[in-house]
Amino acid sequence: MRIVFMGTGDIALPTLSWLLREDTPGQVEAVFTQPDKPVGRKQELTAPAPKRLAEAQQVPVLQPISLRKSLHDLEALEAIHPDLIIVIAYGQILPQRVLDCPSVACVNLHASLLPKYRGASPIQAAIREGDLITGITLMHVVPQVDAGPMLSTIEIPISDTDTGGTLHDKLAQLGPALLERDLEPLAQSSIKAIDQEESEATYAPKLGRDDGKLDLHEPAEQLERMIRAYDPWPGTYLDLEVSGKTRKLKVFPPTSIVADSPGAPGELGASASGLVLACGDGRGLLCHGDLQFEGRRRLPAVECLRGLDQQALAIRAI
RNA sequence: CGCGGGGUGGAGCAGUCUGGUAGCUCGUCAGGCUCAUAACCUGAAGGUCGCAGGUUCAAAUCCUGCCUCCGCAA
Repeated sequence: MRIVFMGTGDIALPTLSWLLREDTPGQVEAVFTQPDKPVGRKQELTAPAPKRLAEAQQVPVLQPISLRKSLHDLEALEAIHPDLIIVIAYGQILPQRVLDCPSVACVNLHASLLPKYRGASPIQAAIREGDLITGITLMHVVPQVDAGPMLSTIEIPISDTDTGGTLHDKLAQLGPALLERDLEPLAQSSIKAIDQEESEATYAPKLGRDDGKLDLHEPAEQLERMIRAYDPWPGTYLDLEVSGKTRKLKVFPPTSIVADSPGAPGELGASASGLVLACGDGRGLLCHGDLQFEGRRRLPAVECLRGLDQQALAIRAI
């Protein structure tokens, strides 16, 4: 079976790695991934992780800017004559011509239990909403994002210490497990696809830094989950008013909910073990993980607070 | 030339604008108090103020160049 793999994000790595093994059904004929992009303060051109993995195994890599617009790349894909296209965190919406290309199917692995959390941030959404379980879903690709008929799923529990990062890694490992179980049946078209219940669909759009701003009018529980969900991306922060200036303070997990609130929502206090935020429900959120002021180094909360109490103490979140 | 903030005893910071004996919160060490302690009290050690030039009677502080850490943007 001739397989074309399309993926850009790190979450695709374990699955690609599995597909590249000798003892798995099918042969990866090509890897499609997004073009190299400038990254970091120095804007160094960086290759997506799947590209490096594929190149290491002499698998052809194609990096079209857009499959919707580039006829040349479409033809290159069709020339491969794939039986199966497997898409994970590719980052492009595929045109119908790509979906029609393989003889068996064009399928996508998505990091949620569809139809919940369609879109680019399903992992963060599941933690943020307080779900107890999540998983990955294998489904057909259709023109609407993440809306295709579902083929199979694997579920896992979300623990109360999971962060976006830890859950991401766990879900990434499920890719190989699911394919191990379902790739053969899929190739033989012996899996019956189930349509998604449209009325239950929710969306988890791509997150940016601004989405990580903590609103202390929200209840402590909500904030605790958001801080876990958004670590390491996009991170969470407070805008603080320190000595009349606005400074951004990044907050890293873990945090825990405490009964004593340092004051009205938005006010801050220091305790022996960290920074306490007064939340909207009258409770406090103790930040005992790391804190980081903009322009400063990331530090354990207790150390970060040391330099703070000598500044004028009118500190509150805005 | 993308924008911006830092580098001050072991840690985190103030002091820099308005040059003039280096300060705070901790940590460390010694002693005291205590049934006891991460609590409290007393004392001590520990700093070429990122590097290199320049200005000045005098530079952490002003000027120039460099190294380096970080926030935003991508």
